[in-house]
Amino acid sequence: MEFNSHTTSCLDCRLADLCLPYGLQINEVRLLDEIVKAKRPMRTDQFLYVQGQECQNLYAVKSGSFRSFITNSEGVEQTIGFYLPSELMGLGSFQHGNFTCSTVALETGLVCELPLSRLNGLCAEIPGLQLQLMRMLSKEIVSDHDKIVLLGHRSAKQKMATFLLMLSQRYGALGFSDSEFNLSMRRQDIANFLGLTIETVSRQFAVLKKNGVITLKQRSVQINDLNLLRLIVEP
Amino acid sequence: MEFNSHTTSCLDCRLADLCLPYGLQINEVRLLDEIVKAKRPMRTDQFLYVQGQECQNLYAVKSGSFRSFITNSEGVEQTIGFYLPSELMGLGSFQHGNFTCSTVALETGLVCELPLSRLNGLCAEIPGLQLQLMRMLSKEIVSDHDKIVLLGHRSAKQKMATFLLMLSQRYGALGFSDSEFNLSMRRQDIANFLGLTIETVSRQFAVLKKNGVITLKQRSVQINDLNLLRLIVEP
DNA sequence: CGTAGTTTTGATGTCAGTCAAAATGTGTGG
DNA sequence: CCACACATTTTGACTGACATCAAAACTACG
Repeated sequence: MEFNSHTTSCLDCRLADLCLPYGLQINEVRLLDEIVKAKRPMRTDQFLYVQGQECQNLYAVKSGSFRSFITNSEGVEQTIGFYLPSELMGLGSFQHGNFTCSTVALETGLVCELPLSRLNGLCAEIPGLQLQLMRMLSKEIVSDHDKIVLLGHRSAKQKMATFLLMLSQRYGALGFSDSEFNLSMRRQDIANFLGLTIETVSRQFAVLKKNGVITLKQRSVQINDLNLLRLIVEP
Repeated sequence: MEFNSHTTSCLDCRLADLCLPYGLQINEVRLLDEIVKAKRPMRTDQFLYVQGQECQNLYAVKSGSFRSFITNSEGVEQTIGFYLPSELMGLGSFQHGNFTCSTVALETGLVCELPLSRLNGLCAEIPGLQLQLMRMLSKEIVSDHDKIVLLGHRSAKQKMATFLLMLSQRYGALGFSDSEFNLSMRRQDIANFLGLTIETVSRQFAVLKKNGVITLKQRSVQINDLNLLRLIVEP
């Protein structure tokens, strides 16, 4: 999941076309790269930011994966989503300037820090950047809508199938295999995200294995029949 | 729910501070108002836009209320949310230029049409407008996250209480009563939104009535004890 | 007043949650 | 490298909340 070394810039990042630089001219990308403060290294279970904290940066995933969750007043967590390379984190904090969820690393990885103070100014200078940032906010909205559909009215089996298909599609878009990947999150995280219990997640995985739809060993999944998985979601 | 006549501009719209004009100077609001194409009147069950359609405008609710939903390949609908005055609709369509959901009027009302072609140009000219548009996109993201929490792992009773509290809070923010309002959506819409059946919605309403938490007659709700409602959500 | 649509109420069934325990995996220090 | 402790995952038996099916009550509108 490591794309570039610690020192590479937006100019030669292979994720550029999926990230903020998309559609910009080279000199514009250079300006953007100048404000990217650091490629911060993250280790497993390390917090990138905590709900309520003042938000001074947006974050882009360079490598690794992350989990975002909301904690209610009783301390109960609800996982909001998982972030993969090229995706922006913290987009819900524009509204009031504070993070509305917490985000934690699921494995070692790198994030690009984008200081909001400088990003806003740059957007005014580069219309293409403003447009692309809006596209990425819009993408987050569409993705959240998909999650609402996912949680709305589906059986445990359908939720599990949809979850695997969502990951498959996103890994595919990144240029990885869409049929073979590692689950960087624990069963507990999957269950919490889908509104299920770990027992149900485990049982549904067992059924999918038994039917030959997937091969699963620990955290490595192989999807043997993508169409069968799609058929579970929409029969 | 009717705030202004058909002809009023952003300059004297009482929703201005909750909508795009927030934070702008008077001459900037004037520029924004010039690009607002029309205050389109809508009647009950009329579609504002349909999923898949090319998106050429954003829409702001001036009066009335709306329901957005996603239709899957089998024609099954999932309601994504309800929109009240001052809220922007169609924000998920920036990404690819097409509407990602359909939106229909729940009652007669008015919407302000914002042509994307001219809005983008104006954002480049007015940094405050760009910022406010981003804030509103961010607000939609936060609101969607709340919906994910709502659907994630809650009982029917908790979902119903949360639903009422969400409406209460939004009506309150608009300057209306937060304890007495009309449900512009049918039971069917509430059920579909919450991932429940109409029977369960009806039964849960009955329980809340019996406990004296709410008074309900047709579509008019009165919340007798807001704290009790909050206690149902977080005991 | 009658018909169609919506909402409420009742009886029954089922899927996923809960509780409990076994199995497997992970890490640490001797 | 093994032994032990601890965390995570899997499996099993039972329970309960919500869905489903069915019908009655209410509402709206011509």
